[in-house]
Amino acid sequence: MQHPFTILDEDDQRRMFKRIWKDLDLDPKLLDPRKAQWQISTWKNQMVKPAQVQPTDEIQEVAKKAWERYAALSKEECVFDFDDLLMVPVRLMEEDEELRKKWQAKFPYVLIDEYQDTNHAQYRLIQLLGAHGNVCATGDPDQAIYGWRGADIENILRFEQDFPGCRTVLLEQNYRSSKTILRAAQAVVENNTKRKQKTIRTDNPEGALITLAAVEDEVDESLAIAAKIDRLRASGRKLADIAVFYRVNALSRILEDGLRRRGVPYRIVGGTRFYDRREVKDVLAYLRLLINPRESGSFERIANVPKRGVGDKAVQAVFDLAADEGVGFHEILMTDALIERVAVGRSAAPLNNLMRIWRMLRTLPLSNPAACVEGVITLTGLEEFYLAEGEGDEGHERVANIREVVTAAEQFKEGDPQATLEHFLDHVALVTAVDQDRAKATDQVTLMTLHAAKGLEFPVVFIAAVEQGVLPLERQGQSDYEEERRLMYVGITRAKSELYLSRAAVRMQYGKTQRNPASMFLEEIPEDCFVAKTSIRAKAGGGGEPRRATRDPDQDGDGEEEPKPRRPRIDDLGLITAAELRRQREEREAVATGKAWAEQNRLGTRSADPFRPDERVIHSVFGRGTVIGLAGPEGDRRIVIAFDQSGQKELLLAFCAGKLSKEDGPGAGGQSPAPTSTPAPDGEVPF
DNA sequence: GATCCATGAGTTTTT
DNA sequence: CTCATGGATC
Repeated sequence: MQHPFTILDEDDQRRMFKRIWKDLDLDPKLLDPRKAQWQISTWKNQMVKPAQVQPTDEIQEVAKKAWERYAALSKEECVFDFDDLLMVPVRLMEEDEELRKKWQAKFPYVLIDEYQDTNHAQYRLIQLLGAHGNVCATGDPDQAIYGWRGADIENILRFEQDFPGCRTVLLEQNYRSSKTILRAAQAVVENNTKRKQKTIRTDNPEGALITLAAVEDEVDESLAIAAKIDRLRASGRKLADIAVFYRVNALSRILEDGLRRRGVPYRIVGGTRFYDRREVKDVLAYLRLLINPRESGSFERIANVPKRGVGDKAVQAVFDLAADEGVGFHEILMTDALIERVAVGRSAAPLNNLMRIWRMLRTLPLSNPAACVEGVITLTGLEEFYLAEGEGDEGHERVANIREVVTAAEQFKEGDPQATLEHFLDHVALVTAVDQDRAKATDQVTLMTLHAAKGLEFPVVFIAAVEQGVLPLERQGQSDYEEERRLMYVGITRAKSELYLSRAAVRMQYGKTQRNPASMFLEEIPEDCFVAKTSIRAKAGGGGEPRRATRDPDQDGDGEEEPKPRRPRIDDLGLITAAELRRQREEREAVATGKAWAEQNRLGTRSADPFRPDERVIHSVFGRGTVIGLAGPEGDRRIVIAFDQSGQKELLLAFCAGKLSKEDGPGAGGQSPAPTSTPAPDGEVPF
């Protein structure tokens, strides 16, 4: 109980499960360790015990076995995963009356926000802590978006029974959004069948109409969003007032590309979190071992980082000896007699090396987190390792990131002078940086998933990829449309005054190009909520307005049945062949990048650059071409060339050495295909 | 033991 | 497309 524990994140868990599969000789094909991980997490959230699991098939039997092993290891190594942090206290309080009373007395009043997203373990916790009845919960069933991780919407619907005599206050007045935005949101969510009826109203003005941009592909979409944001900025809008939402993290990359090309500063909330980065986790693993030397996962992680010749064999030998002697790896490294038994043969020197480092690390002052981080970095030589290992900027970036951990530790200590290394580690495991202030301070656009957007608000909101398959998300044709609809609802209602929706007819997903029809949710928004002009192809396609879009020309017979009600009708882009599409896309991209690069050139060209814009060059692979521009930081410097034959390409300058040279004969300066294209007039910009 | 390459598998949302 | 794994080679 007094022994310090460390917190396992999903990645650490995966490591542990992999080891379990190895130790127990389980078949990953029969049951994928990750699937088991998910199943076990579900069980824990339902407050089930391993003993209560009645396996119905072989797979469940394996899962149960793995769980038992996982639980045993967790206990042995003093580690808790996220589910434990909830489940264990609940169980303790349920079983121990004294403990329960103590905590109930400690919290005479209980306030719960986002009640609709509580799962069963949280529900039980609330029943325990709120037994005195002084409970105030707020929530909105229409915003329940965590069903997939066990949140039970019934919890909030049952509140009046759970706390009889409670007073229910309906918060139907909205102070955030314009009438138009609320009307759209309400119209969408009303399509849910499992719903408690309520109507929100506002005294706010009608506000601006919603804009829907239907574009060709995801590149266009990102450029359109970036361009619109740029114009909003030009008209005086603060970037910190703007957010871009998307359904899946993978979409952030293309959106980032668009913003970067436009030079629009942004920050991403969530995604690969800082503390999830490999190099940061390496440092943290050392630190965690200082607090909890029993943790095998962290030992496994750092045994050979930086590379010191301790491979799988040596690690396994340490574990084996530890098991034989009934001790942890720590005792082995600290005891001469033990280390001598395992440090033999080829791994002798590396293991002795590790031992020396470990013994030095043990002397670090645990009361000073920053000194510990600093100590780990210098004593292990991690910086040199990353610099040598990474290509280009990668090494520097890694070093910068681990330096950032030192800073984080310092700041943490400033906030709480009593803080120890243990406190700091708890902090980094649990805290997610939702620092609104930072966006405000530096004026950046905020990018995040719809889930991360919950509870926030922005004057201007973009929702990208409002497409069937993405939002609502479909996996193997499966989807929970009601929850996806609530997600859409959450997204829409984050906007205070301006809302921009966009979709692409064609999107590259998982390396495959896919046609996505418009989202069914677009159909559900009343037509008069939208600005009329919505499609980049409206003028070509004839039907100016996508909501009354022309149908696929291949199917004639106008009087035929409308498609099934679930099928979206908005699709004015279904008439291009793949080849034509590709050609158009390249053309547009050339224009777009040309423009963006031309802008950067004014600031961007450096005296060190070997090539100038408009210069004629020859590339060993792509042939002759004209330089459009250069950009990017040192080490990641890129050059854009419009090749006569193979079109426009963006190349990493560092990789051009020996392949790219100036075209010598000045006589060849004939036709210069530099796309000094004029920017599209406003009317043709999708937003 | 490290490194490189080929192959295969799996792709949501988060504390 | 990206990541992880397995095998061959140094």
